[in-house]
Amino acid sequence: MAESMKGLHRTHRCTEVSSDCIGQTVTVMGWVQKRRNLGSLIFVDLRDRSGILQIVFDENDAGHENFEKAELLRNEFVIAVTGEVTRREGAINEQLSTGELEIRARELRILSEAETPPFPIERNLQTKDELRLKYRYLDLRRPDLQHNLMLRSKVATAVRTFLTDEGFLEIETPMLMKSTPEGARDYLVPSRVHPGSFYALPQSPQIFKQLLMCSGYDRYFQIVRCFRDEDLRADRQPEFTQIDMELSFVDVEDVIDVNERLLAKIFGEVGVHVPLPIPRMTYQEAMDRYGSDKPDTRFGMELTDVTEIARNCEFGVFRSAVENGGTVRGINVKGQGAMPRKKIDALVEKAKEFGAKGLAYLSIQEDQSVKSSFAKFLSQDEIQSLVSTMGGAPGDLLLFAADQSQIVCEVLGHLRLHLADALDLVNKEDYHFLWITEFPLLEWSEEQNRFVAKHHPFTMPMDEDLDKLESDPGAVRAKAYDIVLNGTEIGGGSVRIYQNEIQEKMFEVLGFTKEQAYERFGFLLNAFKYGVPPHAGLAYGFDRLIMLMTGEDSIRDVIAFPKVKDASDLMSEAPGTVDQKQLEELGIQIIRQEDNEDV
RNA sequence: GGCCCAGUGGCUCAGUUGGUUAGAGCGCCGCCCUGUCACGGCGGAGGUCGUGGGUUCGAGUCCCAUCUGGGUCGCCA
Repeated sequence: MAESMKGLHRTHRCTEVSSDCIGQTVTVMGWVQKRRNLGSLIFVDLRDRSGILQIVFDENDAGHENFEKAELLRNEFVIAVTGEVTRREGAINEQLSTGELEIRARELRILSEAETPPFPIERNLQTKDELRLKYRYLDLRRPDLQHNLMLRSKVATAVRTFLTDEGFLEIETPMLMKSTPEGARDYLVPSRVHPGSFYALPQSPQIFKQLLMCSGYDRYFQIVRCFRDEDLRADRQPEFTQIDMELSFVDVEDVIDVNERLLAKIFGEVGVHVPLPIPRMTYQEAMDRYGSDKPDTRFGMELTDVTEIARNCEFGVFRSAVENGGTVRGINVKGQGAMPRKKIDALVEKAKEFGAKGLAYLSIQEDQSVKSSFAKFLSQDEIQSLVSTMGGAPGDLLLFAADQSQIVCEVLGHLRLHLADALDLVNKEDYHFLWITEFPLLEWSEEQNRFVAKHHPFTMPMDEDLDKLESDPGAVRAKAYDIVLNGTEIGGGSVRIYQNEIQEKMFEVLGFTKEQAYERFGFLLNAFKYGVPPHAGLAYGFDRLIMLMTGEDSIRDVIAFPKVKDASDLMSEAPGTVDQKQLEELGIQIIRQEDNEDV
């Protein structure tokens, strides 16, 4: 029997009750975390989003009727309690911020009874994700998730405050827009009024924020939902949130400056000091040294180029890789020279998963001798120079990959991360920020047999490389930058093209005719004809940012209602089928795969 | 789409080379208990071992298929 809260008013959240309140009568409301019934004394841990507060029911204070009601209490009942704040008579509980206090209940109302939940509502839950997500509304009661979402809110507020103080305006952009099938797959929304036509949900507000610059809004930001119809990962959801911004009359330095101060401010919210300026590295350097465009610089094990030593050696794998225009690079796994053969074989398998044809190893024994899969093909001098180039010392394990440069870098980059994880080389307390600059403007797509934009088609080439846009497009670097934290890309952006001639040239390189370009982006190109300021911007993956700030391994733990691997929602069971009538209104006919197979 | 991991009472798990009636802790239910906070004591309920097929005298255990969830590669301008 649910009771009314009529006449009662919550005066405090649980942990807002402090020793200053001793002697006061307060009213608290929340969920029963735990009851301990000692017979004629009942303790209840009351929980709300602020934390836990102990209530004590004694028939002498509460009276017969309230005490009998207290005997009925079970986990997750929602109750209201009025009583006096007192210092505890028994031992204090060091683990609670309210551990020296309790409320001696005078009145109890059971606002809602509750069934026993399918899993315990507690911190550090071990329950399977499947169950947690089906009962997400219960999962969200847990202190871990409540902390994450409260921090998320706090950071969003800090972002708004900071950017507003810096002269940014928060402006909303449409959720229903035109599909621009460059890049990720769009989520499509059928139009009822225009049968056969579709809106797309935004992958980002890119074009709209550039238009806002054309319209003179100068500095824009938005904490905005974006959608991409691609497969999920631990750090990827089909709908996710960006902190999106765009600035006029700026170049790379201006964007970096305001964002470094923004990062320092928001990480201050979790007690992380961000030393400014944040280090920078070019894309090329990052690939060469770490085999990644988002290097984790919390540990070493950098890639070393040994192509020159490998060039003339008798080891066929090395030599032919070099002869075919590839490279040989290695990483030095410090202190792992004694790694058993079985584990090394497992690393070779890992390398193959990452795309290598194989992995050569050389371990340096304490007596300076070497054990190696390939040393027998090398002269003593070659071994020596290989070891010294790699900075090898007795007890080290050297791993080498030989192939086309890009494959070698990616394989060793992945292997480096795998080893850091396996050998526990990373200090979890560290926060290493890094700007990656001078990204390639384009990359060749084998699938489409054309260049595609690495960032997006509105990215400005570097001034130095402008003349190569037609002659050697693959070599053009862009005024594009990513901000990387501990090996995760948390944001990225670029200076935009604002000259129609360059933009048209860019579309040409991407293989669009002028007509196609205008069909897709005509409103942007037309806008540029009426006076466009130089502009640049950046967007953060807000979920990833909060994931890193809370130390979670998945963005699901910082999103209230996330989706699972196949992009469905286990709680609401979205997506679902719809009535035939709805489909008819939209002019949509479902053609099932199985009906089609024989055709 | 490929590969890897997991699925046994409400939760987390154990379950030997295939062999009696599938166990434990927590939770849940009942009774007792005035200072507990991992409360304590006594008693109790609760399982078609994800699903379907196969091998076998016999399957939680072996084989095949499939479902669900997770990780990862492809993909993610």
